[in-house]
Amino acid sequence: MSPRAGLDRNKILQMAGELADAHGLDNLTLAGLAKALGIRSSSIYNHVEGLPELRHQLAVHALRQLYDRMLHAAAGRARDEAIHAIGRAYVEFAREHPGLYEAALRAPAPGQEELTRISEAIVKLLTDVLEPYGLAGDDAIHAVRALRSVLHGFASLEQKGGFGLPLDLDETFRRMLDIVIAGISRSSEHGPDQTSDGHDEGSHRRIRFS
Amino acid sequence: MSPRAGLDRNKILQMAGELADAHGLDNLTLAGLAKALGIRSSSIYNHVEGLPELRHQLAVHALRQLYDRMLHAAAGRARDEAIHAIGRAYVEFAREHPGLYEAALRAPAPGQEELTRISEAIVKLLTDVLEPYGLAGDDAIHAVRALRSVLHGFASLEQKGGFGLPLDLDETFRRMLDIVIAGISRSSEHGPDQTSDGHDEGSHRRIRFS
DNA sequence: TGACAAAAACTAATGATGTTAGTTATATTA
DNA sequence: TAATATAACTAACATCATTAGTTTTTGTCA
Repeated sequence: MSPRAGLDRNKILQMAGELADAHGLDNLTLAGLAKALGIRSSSIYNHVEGLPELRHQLAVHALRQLYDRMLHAAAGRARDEAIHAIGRAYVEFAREHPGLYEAALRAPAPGQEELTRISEAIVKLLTDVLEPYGLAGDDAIHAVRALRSVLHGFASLEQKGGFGLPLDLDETFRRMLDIVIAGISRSSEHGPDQTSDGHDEGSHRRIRFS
Repeated sequence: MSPRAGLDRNKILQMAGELADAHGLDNLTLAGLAKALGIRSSSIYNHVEGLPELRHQLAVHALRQLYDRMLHAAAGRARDEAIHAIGRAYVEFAREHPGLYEAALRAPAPGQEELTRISEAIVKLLTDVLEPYGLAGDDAIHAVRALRSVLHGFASLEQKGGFGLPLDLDETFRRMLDIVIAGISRSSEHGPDQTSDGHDEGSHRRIRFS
């Protein structure tokens, strides 16, 4: 029946992602994955080191997709519009791929550079989008953290069924983003402008891992 | 050595919580728990139905503690001060008890009334604290959702080590709360006052599971 | 005080899973 | 076509959750 299934790491991650989305990341097992792929579970070790490694690879796979979606959403937009588009992309990804989102946001083991790198790219994207608001130094970092907290908090609670009432969740999300945007604008208006000087294109654009 | 260890459900949950805090909820096993308690793992079934039930009980245990902390923090305070106190209590609990917090926030299986009840109590607490801001109907629900998103998003990201920079996290958290408070105040000032009428003590105080 | 009943611990066994070691079969390529 | 790399396999083991049945302890009541 299957003396060579023709699998590779990508097909395995693909199927693993589908299973995680369908049944939850916690229910993703090598045994179940192997069955879905039509092979024996020990054969998976030809492509992936083991279950922890599979979950790590899945996290990278997922975070990359999430970043891509945010990046595309931000293309050609600026300011409030860009933030809303990124936010929409974020929650849509979490809704469509609950298992992948869960994998992406699980605590990364120390020394997983790949995940760190993508995380930093996401932070840089948010930092760039916030730049027109004229935030300086620490203010920018605080703002990016706030944005990330709101995105993850909402997506995570929604995924867990934490919001019980039928009231429109998209409306909640839009308002929440508007609140954060208003707060950011306010703080950039009369806060002390500590560090930035208008045309330092090089240094103030360095990646910040908020 | 131990023909009667003198255990009960509470002592078991206590130890389970300590293990979860120390090694992560995912690494909490019946085998490890039994070893820590000095009994055989099958003996745990005299007190708890099995691993899923243990995790559920732990979630209830944890959410109850979290609620208590929030409640005590809110006592004797109002408005901004109350919100900051509740927020502080929330993140402190997540920091001190990462395993318990994780357990409390895991997706509840359908039909787990106990968890739902405590969740509703938390929502009611937040609703009450937001009441002085004069939010009406849907506005109040959106506001509570925003607050919960911020609390959980921040606590969760911090727990996962999602914030890389050394910049003071407490400062970030304070600012974030101020932003949300400002947004809530703003929306209550000129938003359409749809439903509430000043002295309907009964109906507008009913529990809302936001 | 002493027997009985409830329950808390135990032993033993089973099935699922992750993992490793060693084997076979297939595809690629020299 | 022969040789090599590799993708799959079988077999085996450790760990874990779980169930069934047994022993032991504790508390209660005659």
